[in-house]
Amino acid sequence: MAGKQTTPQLTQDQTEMIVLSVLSEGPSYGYAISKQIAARSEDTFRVGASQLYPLLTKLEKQGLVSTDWEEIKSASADPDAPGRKRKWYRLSPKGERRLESRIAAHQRFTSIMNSFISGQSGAAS
Amino acid sequence: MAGKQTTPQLTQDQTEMIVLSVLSEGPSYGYAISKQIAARSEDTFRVGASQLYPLLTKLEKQGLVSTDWEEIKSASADPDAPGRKRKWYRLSPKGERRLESRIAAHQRFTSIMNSFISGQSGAAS
DNA sequence: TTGCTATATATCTGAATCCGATATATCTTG
DNA sequence: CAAGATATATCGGATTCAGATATATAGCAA
Repeated sequence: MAGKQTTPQLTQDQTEMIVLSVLSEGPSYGYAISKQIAARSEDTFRVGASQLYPLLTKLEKQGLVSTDWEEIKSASADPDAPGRKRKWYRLSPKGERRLESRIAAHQRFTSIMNSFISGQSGAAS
Repeated sequence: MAGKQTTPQLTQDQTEMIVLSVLSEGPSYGYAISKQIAARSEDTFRVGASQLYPLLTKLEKQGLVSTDWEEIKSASADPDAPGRKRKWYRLSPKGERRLESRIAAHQRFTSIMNSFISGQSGAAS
């Protein structure tokens, strides 16, 4: 029953820009990034696990982020037990430059978009 | 061979908004709409035939546009010859409301997007 | 005339993408 | 202990993308 129809809300470039912008505020990890995007956009932007993890892997391969595994120790469990893992992503200098590039492109995009809808009621300046 | 490869792809909603906004300035037809979008965006937005015609058909089925066929008569050819056809699209009242709705959604979208990139250099107000 | 380009609508198709569902496993709370 | 939250990751059917293709007329220049 997988594969329901829903028009994509964000382009891949836009999703990448949002993820990079979240990471520009400090290191984070997949689950937190996804939750933060939903929360900060009041559920308007949703980047689920099936989009986010492949994207993060891609960013890592491109050298835009560096990664570290954290071992999450239970407060009450056996200290020798394996524990859950958390993969931290940190924006690299190359990632910062990519983010600035994406933002610049986004603003050109927005400017052109506004030129199409100028003259319509409520159009942005 | 085309040169540019960095075409920012548009979401379906964004493409629909642009097409409706072009039609809000007056009736037009497929080929002209495609050319106008490319020209007015300086080739940043490209809506080719394979995306545009299915979209226009969808808009027609949804009652957002009404259509009329025009027979283009050759200036020098036989007046009884079949001639080329041109399908005009005109924004309906329902289409106007859809456009306003799309613009409102776009502005909410832009506002949220800007909130993610605020703090970055060159971020919009 | 012939050829080339532009105009004009429309569909085909391989690749990429979307996103709910699934898989696996640990942690926390009632 | 059961249930839900946390956490990473992939699967797979449906959808979408964009170039290529198909069809046909108009106009211009060699």
